[in-house]
Amino acid sequence: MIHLDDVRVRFAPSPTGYLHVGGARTALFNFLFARNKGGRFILRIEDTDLERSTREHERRLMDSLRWLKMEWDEGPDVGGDYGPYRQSERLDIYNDVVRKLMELGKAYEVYATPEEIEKLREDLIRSGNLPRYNRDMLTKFNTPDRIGRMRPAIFFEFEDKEYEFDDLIRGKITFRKGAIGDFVLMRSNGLPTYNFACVVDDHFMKITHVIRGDDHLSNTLRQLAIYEALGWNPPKFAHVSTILGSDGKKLSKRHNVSSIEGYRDRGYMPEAMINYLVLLGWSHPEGKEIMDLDEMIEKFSLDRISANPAMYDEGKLKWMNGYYIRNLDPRTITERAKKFIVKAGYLREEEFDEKFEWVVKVVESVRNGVNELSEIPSKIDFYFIPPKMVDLSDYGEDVLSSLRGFREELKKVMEWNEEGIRTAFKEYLKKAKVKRRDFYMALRLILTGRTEGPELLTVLEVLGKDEVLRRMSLL
RNA sequence: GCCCUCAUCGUCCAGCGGUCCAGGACAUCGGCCUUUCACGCCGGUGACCGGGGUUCGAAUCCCCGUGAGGGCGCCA
Repeated sequence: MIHLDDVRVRFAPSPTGYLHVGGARTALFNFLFARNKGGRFILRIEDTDLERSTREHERRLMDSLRWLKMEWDEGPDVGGDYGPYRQSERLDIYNDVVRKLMELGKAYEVYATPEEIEKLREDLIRSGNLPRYNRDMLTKFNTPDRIGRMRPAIFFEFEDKEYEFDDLIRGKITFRKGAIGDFVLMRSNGLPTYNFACVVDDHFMKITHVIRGDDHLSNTLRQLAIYEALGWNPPKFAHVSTILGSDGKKLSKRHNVSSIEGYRDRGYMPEAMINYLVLLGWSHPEGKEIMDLDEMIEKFSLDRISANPAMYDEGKLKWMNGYYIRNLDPRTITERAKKFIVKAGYLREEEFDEKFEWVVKVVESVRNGVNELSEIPSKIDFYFIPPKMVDLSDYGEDVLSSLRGFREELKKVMEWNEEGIRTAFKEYLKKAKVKRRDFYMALRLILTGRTEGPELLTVLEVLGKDEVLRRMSLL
């Protein structure tokens, strides 16, 4: 049962590439708003750019959205009462509306090629005019030899006056008279333009709130004029600021940090991703920074979205990812690290599954120094591969002999667990006359081949008694 | 050129007329913890773009300037 005042929002990407962080944040704000209000979150595919739209992109877009845990209630794959949800499948609807607009005298055919319009535009600019079209200059192209022989573009007759609306984030926006001229509704290839399709779809899909990037702020003028011409009530608008790259320019593919898939592949936690993204422009009422989806949903509101453009700070994202890596359940982290470990060749997939409980310990022992899962293999390699050459020349014979003695002590440890190993250390070090620092470091070197790593006790425990003794046998 | 928007620490945010010599987070610097690297903890440095108003009182409201972003496509 759908009530008239139920909130309905949509995320409407064009399937011309992967989901980038800007799009993901827009989707997130829509999603959170819908869930907070108990409304519906709709996915609409804006594939009217035939050149660049592909099903493959569409699929990847959906994968990314789902990976971030944003499930939609209506969309091309799940259906819904207001479909189809792909613009390329809604052509009849656009044509109907265009016909209506033409009957109202608010749209007209233009038999000109895109090149001719382009030239018209250049001429206007060259002669010192603003590039604004009107019916008179456009219908000159409608010569008898063209009518019926070529497919016309349909232009909208823009009623030149002041338009205004109340933006939920920015307040009252006023577009002064004289800002634009007539513009295209339907291209000569039979497909609608963005501004037209957007209005038609939002109307018929009963969208109540349009939350989108502020690169669409100026477009709102055109859309408002179309709503008015049709006698339709426009939805409420909320324009979110652009995300900027570290150079202060709009974040784009050129910044090559923007793909959600890329982050997933490098071992980012979706929890960290949305947590970072939600903070880019929105703030928790109590100033909390770390929060899960449920909390975001509970606390989300449009009036806490900031109007200023936000610079994308990958460093903070990385920190936050590290935070989640060391605070999420170790088994979850291990499961997610699987592909990286298998790919590095330390374990085959079946081995990983068989030794899962052990691998959890391996991963847990290194995770607090990790910010991306992809860093894990290089940190855990010593568990699988014994150090090739160990240079102990910095340590004297006293250290080496005490290590040999310790090796014999370890052989006697029956319970190979933290407690047992700790006791062995304590007992042995009580009487051994070595600098502990040297003793520990030399042992670490023998066992791992490195000077840094997890706590030594953990290394011993996880490596296992046999392997520890084997590595120490080199002494 | 025209139109729209934005403007608090290096970065993201808080602040919605007095409680602000401006608060939090990341980064940075110092210290502590520690057998290493990290993690963690404690502390420091660090900002209201400029100028006019309004007001008893402005980071907060208004105007101008400046800077930045976006739009002006038969892209979205």
